[in-house]
Amino acid sequence: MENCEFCKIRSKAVETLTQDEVQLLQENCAEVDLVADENIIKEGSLSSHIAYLKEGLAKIHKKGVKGTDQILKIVQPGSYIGIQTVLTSKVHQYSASAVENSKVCYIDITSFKQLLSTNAAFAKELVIYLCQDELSYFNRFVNVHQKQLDGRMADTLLFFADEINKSRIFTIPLKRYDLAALICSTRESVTRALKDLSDIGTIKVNGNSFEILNYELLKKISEKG
DNA sequence: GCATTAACCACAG
DNA sequence: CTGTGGTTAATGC
Repeated sequence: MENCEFCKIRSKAVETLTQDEVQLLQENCAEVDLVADENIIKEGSLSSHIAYLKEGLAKIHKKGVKGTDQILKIVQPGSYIGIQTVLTSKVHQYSASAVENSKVCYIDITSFKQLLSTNAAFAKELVIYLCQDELSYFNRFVNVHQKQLDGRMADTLLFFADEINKSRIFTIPLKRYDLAALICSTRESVTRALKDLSDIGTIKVNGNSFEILNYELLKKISEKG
């Protein structure tokens, strides 16, 4: 199982590695099974490793001023977690936790740095990865700040339907208060937004199970904010 | 002023 | 933990 060479979900960056380099990676990484709610990395703790999400789903979150966490994003398999601090800080600047049972590979930071400095193609792929990541934050920033609640709720429903589950019937493994932390709102408002959306017939809600009944309308609400 | 939006609070299941 | 109702502050006609 801990075989980088035959890993089914190798990143584009790892694809660029030579046989020897893959060997180096393999010797310095460990695969770990996590159950829902377990920490992957913790804000403020030593960043001796970076994580690569292999299976499952995770949330990236950061302490806010009021003590409550803000969820920055939900990440899928194939995501690197904690690379932002590789070259600078020795301490993680944010936390990540599994929101469902997941598999994570922890890669020793020293070997990772070594690969970065010896293999330009590897470094380039990571720059591309980080740029895409940043662009997604730009989008989210604008969306979260300019859209009203129902629009933001519609956004995340579409995200889970289209990008995570690729189905109009899906579940969201987050509590209401987590959804609130994700769309910058409160749990009460999340409840009401979901109620609004189901009252007008766009979605059907049953606990954490959702079904999109009127995709076009939901899309419109998401776009108009 | 009046309406809308969403947070905050309290309480119940 | 979640849903609901009342209250309240901010913002926009």
